[in-house]
Amino acid sequence: MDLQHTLEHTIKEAFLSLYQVNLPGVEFQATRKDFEGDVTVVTFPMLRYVKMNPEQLGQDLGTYLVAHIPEVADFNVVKGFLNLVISEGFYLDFFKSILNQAHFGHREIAPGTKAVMVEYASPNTNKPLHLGHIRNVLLGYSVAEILKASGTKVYKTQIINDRGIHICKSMLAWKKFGHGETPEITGIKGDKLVGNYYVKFDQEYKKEVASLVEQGMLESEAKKQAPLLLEAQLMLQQWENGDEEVVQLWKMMNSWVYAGFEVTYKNIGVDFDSYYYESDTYLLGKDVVARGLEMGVFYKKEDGSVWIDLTDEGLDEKIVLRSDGTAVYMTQDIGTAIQRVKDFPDIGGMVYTVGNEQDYHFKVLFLILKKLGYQWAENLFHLSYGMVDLPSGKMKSREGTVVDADDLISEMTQTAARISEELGKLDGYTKAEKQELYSTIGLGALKYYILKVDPKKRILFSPEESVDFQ
RNA sequence: GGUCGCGUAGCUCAGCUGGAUAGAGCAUCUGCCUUCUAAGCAGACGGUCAGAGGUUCGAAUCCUCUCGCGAUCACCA
Repeated sequence: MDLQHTLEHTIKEAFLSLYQVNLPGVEFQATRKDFEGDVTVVTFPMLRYVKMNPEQLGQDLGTYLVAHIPEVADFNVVKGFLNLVISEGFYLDFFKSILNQAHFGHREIAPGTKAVMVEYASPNTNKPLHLGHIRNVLLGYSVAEILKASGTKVYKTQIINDRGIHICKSMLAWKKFGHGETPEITGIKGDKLVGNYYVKFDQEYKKEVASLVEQGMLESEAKKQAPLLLEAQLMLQQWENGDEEVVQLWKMMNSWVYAGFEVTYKNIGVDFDSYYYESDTYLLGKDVVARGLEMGVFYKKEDGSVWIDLTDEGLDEKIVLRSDGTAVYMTQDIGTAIQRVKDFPDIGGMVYTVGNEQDYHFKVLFLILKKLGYQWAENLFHLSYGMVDLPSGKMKSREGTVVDADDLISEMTQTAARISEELGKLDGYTKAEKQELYSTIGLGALKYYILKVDPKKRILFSPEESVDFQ
């Protein structure tokens, strides 16, 4: 029994014997530094049960506690606050017991407890990681490590968005304008190289739209009719049909990107236990929708599309299957969640680290999974975080207005090096030792800068002011 | 327009399930260097907790409304 329970128990006992009153609960708080004592009992709420002034009540209780609990050495009363002085012996024993624990600060995983899967990163394979991803990754990884330290088994995972029209855009641009460039030939990091072609696509596409508009087409129409876009859409169809050439190109360019991502993750200092690829999961979930239809969780409209009605929960109706029978984002996420529990049967809950623009999506997803009757659906958490914006507005990869993750990390290291050099504090160290310290300091500053902010709040990152090294 | 989130010192942010005088860092100001770099040390200044009501013995914290900022309301992901 710890001290707080002993105190609570004894205070209730005191109420019975002194005033013949049954006290439902006791409120404790740490004593403020400017007052003498260690633990404070707030007596204000007790005045409801005994009609007396708070000072007198404090005196009565303090006297009783000192007489009955050896760890309580002394007390004083300030208004409705009873400050208790705890004996030094108690703290000595307390710290000894902590030091005696085999895994200080890292609890053993209790047998039979459920695991938690934590998802973070979730990048697209058409562009390099940026500052927004850094926030995502740091939040998700931190939560995973905190869960681990608290004695929970954790699976760190990510879902990689490796298919779709945006992927085809960079593929098409490489095919048309790339002249066979590879990371090996150019010396450019794979994810950067692919990202360059994503930008290239957008530039060429905009040119096409402009020229169509010049020829008299409406802008909205030109955006749909630009040859590059039509070609990208065709490529997506070919990919879905398993066209060998397209699939080959897709595999090659994605492998460049993965190699690049690995370097970035390693530099940030995060890792994963498993990977999920959207190309594997994007068709999942349809069978679950069929089952949900039978269960009456979903309903079908005349056109064949399948919906869920969440108006009772204060939400809207949401589509879970298109009228042509194909999956939407929601279908896929339902299927992926279920698949994960199949892959790791000890999962008892999941944490999704995803930006707050998807708050509604996850609210709906979790509700659907609950309605489908999955036990683990009770323990789903959307670790939602605010966007990282620049003074100029949102970061946009297509327009090149992003703070690149690799660039930022190396800048941080350089700044750490510059400051340390100026101070001359590392004069006795070897070059390798210095380099390691610089990256530790630089990365530490970056991590603190990001993690100190409430995840819910958006961060305005101003490159000029940059990260505070203080 | 509906829904969700945010609004605390000049700036960047803490403030846990309501508790005592709202806290840090940076910036500013005042003292400290003939020897381990002053990007240091010691101190000071700085707040209508967006605004107005309400609940409570007690509100930055809970409730309602208003204002400002952001997100979201697709057979996109």
